[in-house]
Parts: sequence; C-alpha cells; structure tokens
Amino acid sequence: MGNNETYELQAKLFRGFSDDSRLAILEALREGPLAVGRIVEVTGLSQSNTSNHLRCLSACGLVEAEQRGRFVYYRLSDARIETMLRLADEVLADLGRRIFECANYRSSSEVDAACVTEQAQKKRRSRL
Amino acid sequence: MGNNETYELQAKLFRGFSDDSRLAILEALREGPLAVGRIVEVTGLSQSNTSNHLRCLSACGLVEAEQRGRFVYYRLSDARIETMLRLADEVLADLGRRIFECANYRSSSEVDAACVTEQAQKKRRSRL
DNA sequence: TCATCATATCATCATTCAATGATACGATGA
DNA sequence: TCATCGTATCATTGAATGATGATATGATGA
Repeated sequence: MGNNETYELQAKLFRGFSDDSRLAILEALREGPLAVGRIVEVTGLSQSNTSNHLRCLSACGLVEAEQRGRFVYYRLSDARIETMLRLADEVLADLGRRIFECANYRSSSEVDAACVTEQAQKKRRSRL
Repeated sequence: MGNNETYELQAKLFRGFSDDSRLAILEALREGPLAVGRIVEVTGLSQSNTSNHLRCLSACGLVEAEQRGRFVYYRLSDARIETMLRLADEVLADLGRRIFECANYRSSSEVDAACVTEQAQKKRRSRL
C-alpha cells in the first residue's frame, strides 16, 4: 500500500467525482438508469458535453452503459459510488462553507477576496 | 438536494482528493500528525510544493494545522476522510486497471494508445 | 539583535481540462 | 434505400491547475 501507482489510480477515481457536471449526472443516475437524452434534460448540459462526461465516467468505471435500440442507458456501476456521494455529503455538512471559500480553486481575483492571509493582502495592497 | 451549489461544494471536496501528491500527503497523515518537514521527507515532494498542497488541503478542510514553536503539525481533520480513502481503495479493488487506462485524463498521444474506440483508431489510422 | 531554521508565499510556465459547435456514426422505420 | 433520430467524436479555445525556484515570514536561541 502507499505506492505511487496506487495514488495515481485513486486520484483518477476521485477526479471522476471532482466536477460539477459529472456530479449532476451521477446524482441523476442515483434513482436508476437513464438514457442520454434524459440526462441532458435533467442536468441541462449540452448533448456533446454530456456525452463527453459520460465517456469519462464510463472509462473510469463509475457508470455502465447498455444499448437498447437507438438509446443508450447509463447507470451507476457500483453501490459504493452512492456510498461515496453520501459520505461526501456528511463531511460537507460538517465542513460547511469552508470549502466554498477555498482559494486554491478559484481565479486569482477571487482569491484576493476570499481566504488569502491578511499579511498577503496587506502586502498586495501596498504594492498597488 | 441536488442543486448546483451542492455540486460545487462536493466537487471541491473531491478535488482535494484528486491529485497524486495530495493523496500521498493524506496517506502520510493517516498514522498521525506530522510536521511539514517530515511530510516533505516521506512524500519526496519539494518543500514549496508540499506547502502549497497543504494550504489547499487546509483551505478545503481536509487537514488541520497546529503550530508548535517553529514547526507546524498537520493532521487529518475528520475520521471520515480516512473512510473515504478506504472506500476508494475498495472500489478500486473491483474496478482494477480500468481506471488506470482511462483516456480522459491523459495526454492525447496516450489516448491514442489507450482506450479510444476501435472505430476512432481506424479512422485516425486511415487519415495518416 | 542577529543568524538560522521551518514554513509560507508568489510569479511563472507548461499542462490539463471543460465547454462548444460541427460533424460522424449507427439504429430504426417508412 | 433513405431520412431521421439518438448518441458519439473531435478539434478548438479559454481557463484552471501543479511544479518550480526565488524570496519572504516568523519563531528560536546564541
């Protein structure tokens, strides 16, 4: 345990979950299999964007596809996918808004306004 | 449940887990709190890189810091962080190598060699 | 006070990624 | 066979991200 390849694998798994659009798709699939067109309706994503994300989720093993006529039905591939989503919900319930204000994944202008240290802000201000 | 803001929050949480280096750090912290210098040793990451990732993990609520003299000790902030890591391990045990070969998060040259559909490869070949 | 140690910050650069729009594919029924 | 529908592919583009190296900060003890 703990070798680099394991971390790569894990990182790829988590990356499947680390996007708004994919989470919306996964959420839609929690209630059961859906055809792509229905996923497009439910999520509001474009058709090609949806298809791209589905390919990603599928390649990463989070969902499975089944073709029926012209339709392709997707479903969660494993019950533990749901477990992970639920667990994330629980953790978030505790962490609350902290994450939403996380500076590291926002534009630099937002960073200034968010959670950069006071020192850095002071310095930044004095440079202007 | 299921609104856009929730997905944003979840995505940010998962992004904390979605990087090799951060997973290595989290793994190192599973056994207990460590000072930054020790994390640098254990993971082999550079000092500034480690510090940047720690800031991200901290801002996202996955780890907590405690200063003692010149040293700063980091630890996992919540037992469920470990649970998520373990769950990911379990899922991976089933998915096996599928994820490692996922095309969507590799360079395009690797994609060609990895899991692009046969059709696309055929087309691509015929174009050369 | 000063030198040193541990850590944090930040600008820069190369890479990765998501969204889009156009187009291709494949199954169906007329 | 042909038109149509549902889905997949792919090139392009702008934005986000991770690694690096240099430098700053802040605590400590001489």
